[in-house]
Amino acid sequence: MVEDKLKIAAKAKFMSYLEGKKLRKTPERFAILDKIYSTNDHFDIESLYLSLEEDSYHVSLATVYNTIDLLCECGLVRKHQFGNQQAQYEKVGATINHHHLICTECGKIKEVKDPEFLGYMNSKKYNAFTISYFTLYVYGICNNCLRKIKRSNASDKNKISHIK
Amino acid sequence: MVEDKLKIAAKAKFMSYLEGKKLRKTPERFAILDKIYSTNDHFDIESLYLSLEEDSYHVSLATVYNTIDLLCECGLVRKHQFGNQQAQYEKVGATINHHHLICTECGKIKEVKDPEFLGYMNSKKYNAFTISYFTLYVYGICNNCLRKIKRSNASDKNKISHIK
DNA sequence: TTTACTGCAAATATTTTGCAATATC
DNA sequence: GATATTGCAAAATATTTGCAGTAAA
Repeated sequence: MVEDKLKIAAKAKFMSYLEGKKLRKTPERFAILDKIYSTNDHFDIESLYLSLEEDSYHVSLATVYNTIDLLCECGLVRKHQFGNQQAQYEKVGATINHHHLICTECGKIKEVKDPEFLGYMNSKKYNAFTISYFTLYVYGICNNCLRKIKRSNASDKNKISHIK
Repeated sequence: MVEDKLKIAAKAKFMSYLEGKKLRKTPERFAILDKIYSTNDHFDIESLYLSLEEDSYHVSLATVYNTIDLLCECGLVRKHQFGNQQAQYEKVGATINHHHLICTECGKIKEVKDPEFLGYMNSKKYNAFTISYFTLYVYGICNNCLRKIKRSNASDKNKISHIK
């Protein structure tokens, strides 16, 4: 399975990162990495914590925060803050070349693959700055919400024309 | 002055937004808008609040939060969450076509104008989604930090070769 | 006059920190 | 055995909420 290969590669990368920094390879750290690389969705700390609890694997919240930081630092996990309070995370893997469509009405986030964009960005250079990665957030209104808005506008108009 | 024109236009837009939504035109709301459109930098709620206090203009934090929300909704202010806890904001104005270079070492944020990018993005369409705007965050390492890292790597090497 | 808005303080939510116990190296 | 890491609880931080008083329409 492609999934498994990715996970194995991630573990290897994490391992050599920890070794390089002379940090310890605790079971908690690898359990968290494993969990993250077993799902495809965005997640927040709370839901990651709960999903580990569901597997009867207990780690403290502090450890989840600590481990996520390490994973972000070594490039295995990406942090997002889409506008709400809690940070969202996602594994860095096959879907590296995608951006996020964020509906400003309902807050839903949709991922969109766009390999062309990656090519476009790779040609870019910035003064006095070495790029490691980038994230594009596209804000707008999803069709679902657009329909709702149109409907409510229409009924507003009816109301007004009635009053007049 | 270009600056003043932008501010006047912003006030007019806010006014008609408030009227359209049947919200009240309170002095607090316009004082906050005025303050925001008098500066060019990113800011957070706390610093906006303090900068109003410095002018001996007191508004409660709750009102600042409330007003910023309105300004975001009507497209006069943009909210960013660059990875730290508190949200950053910026006025939407002349510099609409820029992105943000974020140094993952020191956290400093640099704005970069890139009109070409705007053109590229305007040609983009996404399924079942109506774009209102987008933000590109470019993460990497600024030259300042790069130099520091290189220096410390070099001294690490020296240390090791000494020990050996 | 009506009721939306403000200010304040308390509540909530998220993340960070201190410290004793534990487990890795 | 030395010390980095964990878990827990408390602290810190950022934002939201409830409510009584005030002011815009």
